[in-house]
Amino acid sequence: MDKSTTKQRLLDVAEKLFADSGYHCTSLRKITAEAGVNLASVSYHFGSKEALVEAIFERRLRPLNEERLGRLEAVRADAAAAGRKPTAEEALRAFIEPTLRFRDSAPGARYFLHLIGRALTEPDDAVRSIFFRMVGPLFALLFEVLTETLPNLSRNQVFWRLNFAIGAISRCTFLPEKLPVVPPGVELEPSPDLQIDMLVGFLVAGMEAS
Amino acid sequence: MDKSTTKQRLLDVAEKLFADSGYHCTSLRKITAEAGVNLASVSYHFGSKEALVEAIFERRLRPLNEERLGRLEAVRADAAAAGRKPTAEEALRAFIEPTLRFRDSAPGARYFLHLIGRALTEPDDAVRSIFFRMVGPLFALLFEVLTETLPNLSRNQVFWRLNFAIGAISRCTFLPEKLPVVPPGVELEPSPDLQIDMLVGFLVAGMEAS
DNA sequence: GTCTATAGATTGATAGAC
DNA sequence: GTCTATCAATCTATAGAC
Repeated sequence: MDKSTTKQRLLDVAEKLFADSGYHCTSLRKITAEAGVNLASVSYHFGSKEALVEAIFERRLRPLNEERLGRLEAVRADAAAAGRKPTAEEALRAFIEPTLRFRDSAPGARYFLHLIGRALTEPDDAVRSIFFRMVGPLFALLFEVLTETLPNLSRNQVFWRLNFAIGAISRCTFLPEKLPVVPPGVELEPSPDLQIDMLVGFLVAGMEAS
Repeated sequence: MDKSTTKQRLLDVAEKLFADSGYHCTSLRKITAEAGVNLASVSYHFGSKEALVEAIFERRLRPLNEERLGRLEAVRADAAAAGRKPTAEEALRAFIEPTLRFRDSAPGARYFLHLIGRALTEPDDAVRSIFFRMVGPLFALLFEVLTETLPNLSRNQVFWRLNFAIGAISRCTFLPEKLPVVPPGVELEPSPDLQIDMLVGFLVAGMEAS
């Protein structure tokens, strides 16, 4: 017997279905049917489908972003206290570790990670705007820290390398069944720590390339 | 006066609108209205909306894939003829150069590039399958060449590094107005050759990281 | 807060005249 | 090949009883 409230169940089910099939392919009827609640409850609790997806982002992304911002600011402060610049590895780990460890942090968090991996390329302008508005300040800070970290690179180069890194990271937030067909002998869902090491090794080398 | 045939115009306009707003947010009515043709002409010429998007992929992706496959096989053959393994840079350039130069190769090609950048994360299973089916053999060959190129890495490591690279490359196929908000002083649409150099420098370093 | 019922709009697809 | 007209299904959102 599921004792959670209607509002909770809507958030949980919608998060999973939006991740699985995307925003537009998931109707409110599918969500309310799978949640076992009435169709009209979406309007009552959230107001609209768009407000529902915004509430989903709000619930998970706000604490995740606060953790990443805090880590980034700590990296900056620690380096300053030691009278040096942060390293690219410190900056990247501050962003990547909370992101990839988020997957196992709560039931349903894996679906949300898939959702934000797709949000970068979301076709719906309103939905993409919700996401960009919430991650914009974080990206801006990461960009600033990386420009300090890599003084040999132009701002343009840092921007594009950060963009490459974002694309690489987003490939780790996808549910394994959504990846392209893969060769045998490959671990489709590595542990977060292994994935972090693979990513950081790859990205630090790319970021620091001459 | 546009003298191209109805079928051509449907392909051109649908490619642009699918790139701009995604498959599900673009109705056949929007497409036929902008193309200045009758709604029923989609059924007549293609049969369905899904067959239309498949024809779009077929038209552009088939020649692009043949070029990339040919370049990859040439890299392999040239190295074998010289009695050595291909380098990671050769393998990556064989994939990346045709991809990014494709943008300016024909009117509308830029929209198609945006479309395949989004196809990796396409929520609609049928549409994503069309794309994966067409690029599957190419990814498989690229994976094989990279495993030969990087004998120190496990197949798992090569797979994930290739996955990271695909994610990074996909950030270069996007139309600039779809990128997240960017800092001032950044070139949103670099020339293909500059973008290739930035990408290859970044990815070769990442691929060869110890 | 939850429900039924339905409004109001839009969609992909097609039948059939020309 | 092109057109009009329309079907049947789907969608989000809401009014109003309980």
